[in-house]
Amino acid sequence: MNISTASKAARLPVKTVRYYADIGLVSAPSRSETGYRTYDESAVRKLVFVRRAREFGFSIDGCRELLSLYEDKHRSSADVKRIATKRLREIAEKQRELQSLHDELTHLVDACKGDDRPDCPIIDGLGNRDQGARTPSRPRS
Amino acid sequence: MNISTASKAARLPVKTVRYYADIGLVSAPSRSETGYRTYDESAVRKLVFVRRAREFGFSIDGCRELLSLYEDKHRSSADVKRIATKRLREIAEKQRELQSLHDELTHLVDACKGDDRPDCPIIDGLGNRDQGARTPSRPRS
DNA sequence: ATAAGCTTTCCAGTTACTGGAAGGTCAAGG
DNA sequence: CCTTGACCTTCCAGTAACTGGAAAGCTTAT
Repeated sequence: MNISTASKAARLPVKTVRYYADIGLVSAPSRSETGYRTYDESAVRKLVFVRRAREFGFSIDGCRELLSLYEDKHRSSADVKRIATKRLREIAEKQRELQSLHDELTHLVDACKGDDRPDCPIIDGLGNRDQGARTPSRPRS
Repeated sequence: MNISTASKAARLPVKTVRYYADIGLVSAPSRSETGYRTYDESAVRKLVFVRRAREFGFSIDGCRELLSLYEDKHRSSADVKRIATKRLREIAEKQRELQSLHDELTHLVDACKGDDRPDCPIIDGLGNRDQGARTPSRPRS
């Protein structure tokens, strides 16, 4: 099948499929006489695999690693679990960051009256709540 | 003060401070006779402001918007609140995404024995369960 | 005078694509 | 046979927000 058929089957943009071939992540198994990339079921499965892994936030290099395990019939599930667990820890870390971000910004937004006056706790919170710069305390009118 | 002093005061890398000047986000107020960027307290405050806003996940363009409000003595806090609230919604959305990612991957990892055998629910889950995203009926053997 | 340590500009690379131009190919219709 | 339109190819450029490094000029201390 041609690239657009494969891209539809894998639910990836054509450009992306071509890109994955360019970087040697998932290559087209063969080319037609006129140079068209020709994909088969197996290649489509790999594309789907990569799309799913990307949706899980694995980097291209992470996908490369996972894919080599995917293609290796002798791989141990321990290898895969190790990689997935690492990714899981990264996700949890990101969640913690987002949570504190959310809390801080919520606090700022809640403290803001949202009226027409220039006095704004969000602006103050972003700019002045930093001891590193040792900014002189600005007189509040 | 020279750029390295300002960068330390704002706790940003020198390269980043120069970059912010290049893109017209926070320019050096003046140059020395020999072309050195010269910063003052006000510029450092803006740099701190931008660093904090970036830490909150605002894009450069978001920072630009916020900074113009920061510098505008007549801005209303309503404008700032609107932007911050929008950002807050984005954070919440990202949190939901991460949560479902975390749940799904946790499920996969939990189902994986992590032994030396090639049978691996994570690999299967990434590659073959493509419809499963909206079809929660997994045949449990 | 020279060395260390600043500074400048400019160019390239990063991640994972995406858009677009210029041109070749294929199937259908007239 | 010719054209039209949809496909395909390669290559170049751009995105976001920096980061690294080269080559060269400036400053300060010894």
